[in-house]
Amino acid sequence: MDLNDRKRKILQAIIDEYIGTAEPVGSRAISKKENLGLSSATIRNEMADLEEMGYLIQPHTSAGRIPSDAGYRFYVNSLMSNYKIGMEAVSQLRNLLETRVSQLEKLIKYAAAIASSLTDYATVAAAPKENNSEIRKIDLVPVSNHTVMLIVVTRNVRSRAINTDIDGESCEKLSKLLNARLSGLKADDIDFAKIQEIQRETENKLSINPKVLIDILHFLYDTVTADAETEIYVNNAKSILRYPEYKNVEKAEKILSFLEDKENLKKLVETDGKDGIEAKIGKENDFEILQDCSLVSVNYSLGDKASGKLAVIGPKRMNYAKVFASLDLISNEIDKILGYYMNDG
Amino acid sequence: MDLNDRKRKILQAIIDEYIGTAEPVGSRAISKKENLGLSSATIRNEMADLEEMGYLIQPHTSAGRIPSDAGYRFYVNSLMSNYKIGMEAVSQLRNLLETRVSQLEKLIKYAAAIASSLTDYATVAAAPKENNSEIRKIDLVPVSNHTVMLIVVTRNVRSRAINTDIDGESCEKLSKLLNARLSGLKADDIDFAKIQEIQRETENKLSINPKVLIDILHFLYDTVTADAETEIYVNNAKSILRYPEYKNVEKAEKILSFLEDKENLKKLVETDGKDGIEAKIGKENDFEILQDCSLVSVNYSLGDKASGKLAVIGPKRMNYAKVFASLDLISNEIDKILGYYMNDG
DNA sequence: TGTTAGCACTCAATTGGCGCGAGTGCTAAT
DNA sequence: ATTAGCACTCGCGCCAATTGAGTGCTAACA
Repeated sequence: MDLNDRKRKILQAIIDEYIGTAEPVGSRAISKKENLGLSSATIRNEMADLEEMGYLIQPHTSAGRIPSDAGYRFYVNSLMSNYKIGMEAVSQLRNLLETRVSQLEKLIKYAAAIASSLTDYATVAAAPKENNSEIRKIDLVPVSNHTVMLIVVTRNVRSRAINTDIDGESCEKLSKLLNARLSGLKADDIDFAKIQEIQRETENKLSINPKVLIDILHFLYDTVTADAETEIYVNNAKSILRYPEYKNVEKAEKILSFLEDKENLKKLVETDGKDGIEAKIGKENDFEILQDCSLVSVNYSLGDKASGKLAVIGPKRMNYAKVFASLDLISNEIDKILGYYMNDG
Repeated sequence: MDLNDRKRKILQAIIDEYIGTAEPVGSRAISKKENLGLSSATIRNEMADLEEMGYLIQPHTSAGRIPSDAGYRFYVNSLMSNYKIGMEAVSQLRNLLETRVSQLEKLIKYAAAIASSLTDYATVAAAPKENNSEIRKIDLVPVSNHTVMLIVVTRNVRSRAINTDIDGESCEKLSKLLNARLSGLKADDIDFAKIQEIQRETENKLSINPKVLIDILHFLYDTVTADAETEIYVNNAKSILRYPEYKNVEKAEKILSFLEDKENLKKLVETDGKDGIEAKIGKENDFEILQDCSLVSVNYSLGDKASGKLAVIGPKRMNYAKVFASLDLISNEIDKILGYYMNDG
């Protein structure tokens, strides 16, 4: 499967050209590039070879060639050149991310936005998923006549308004009791039996309407044990429409539908173990609808504490070099920041 | 500007037909509708009149007619029939909204999703904007070595991670002091002088590293006074692609760009005073890009406490009756729920 | 033996002519 | 006041002819 140097150069030239123009590339166009002084006839022979080897495809007899999935794969693995991101962009990015770190979810949201503006492709990102982190504090704060706010602090803050009647004093007592029982535990340590135990204990010690108590404990259980609802951020989906391969409106609509459906996207950004940047080209994608696209993604994670994924979706003829460079830069920045935040000492 | 009964019926029939088919409507098509037993020739005369009066437009000589903006406006004001939403849909909606009320922002998010699924047009919604509500509680909870979580409870919960070194005990003391000074106040009552006052006081009473203290107070000030970042929810933007008027991909891309740009959308859903459902048809829209669309919106609000807007965006030939009915239903449900929640007694 | 000029061939895309049909406005009859 | 009838308009789809980009193959060349 290895190619001699000339074939590699020709394949690279073809793919570079095709990435730029989206038009099938002819032998004449390549022979004009002076860096390899070969006639179009020679190129034609080589192209025929490359086609036979599976790296190129000829849409029809009198057209030029376009890369096959295998061609792109070879390009990504061994041909593409390095892309240098401008220093101004780099420092802009650093500033932007550093001023936005006050909430981790926001960090990823901005990182995804930056990835999409650097590359001008669509991006999908999942906020870091907390795995079973420790409960630091539980609080109940009345906010209006019939409403009390339940607040659970782990590494994040989750809150939930509960529509029920309870007076301020009872709130305070109940919070204290809940903190005594639950803070320091991890979500996995809490099961329904534990909640019922607390319920019985509370009924003895405090005089709270049992119905109200059950309500609150029920919500508490939900809030603590619920998998953090994975927030998904999509940027620049519309960029899909810019590529000639999606002038076909129905195809475009299908992809846009896909990019609006959080359920699919969750699967898409489910983190597998892999580290580093990974590309899925065309048919390599698990989702049929993406089989004319490429998806380049990077996992960011910190041990078993939090993890997530940031993915760029574009046409197969995307500017891989630029996308790889951008994701590399961004994921390094994220890891730096997460590293500092997540450090429990 | 008033039309006789026959003209009204004809105009209504034309617009109804056009809304369904998106094709220019000819006289023959109308004359076939049995409810007015008129020949196509008669219809033709009436159509010529309606065109002269500005309600209809003839794209070219040998085509039928399509409604003008004025035609749609007349239709919306006085012609369109009532639309009945099925009972199952209504009760589904009620269930969905009622189980989702735990956070107000979520309520609107779901309401917008429902509006979009009922009508199958794009929707834009802004979460209710709190106006200057009372601070109920402030808390500082350490969550990792270098990080403390600042939590401010008003009618909502705002939280923010602060990357600074402070021990648990100091946290607790500082929280107590902050609550003593600030809870019960409204955001507008807090200015920078007040914060500085607290800073001086704290420096005397507590032994906290001044740099850390300044950091925390600074973030607190930001968090309390910052306008709640208006969350904007967009649903079903892709539906734009379904309408023949947007088969032109560039036009579609422009609209989708618009619907991805939060800044524009904020302006779009800025609440003006008006109550009830409002339609902006074609050129009536302030944004040039929407001049081939209609936007039907409803404000929900509760006195001066919170307000927001939910808007449906579709082609000018949208099913106004259905959209009006859906928004009416949804806004009633929202008002009911908000009314209960916001009740301070 | 590898390279290249030349040529015949293929096929998508463009162009222009033609006819169809939906729809109109006008006129004259009812 | 309504309508049947007719001439006219004009967008659209169809078809054939033309164009041109690109190929594969062959024979000549270094």
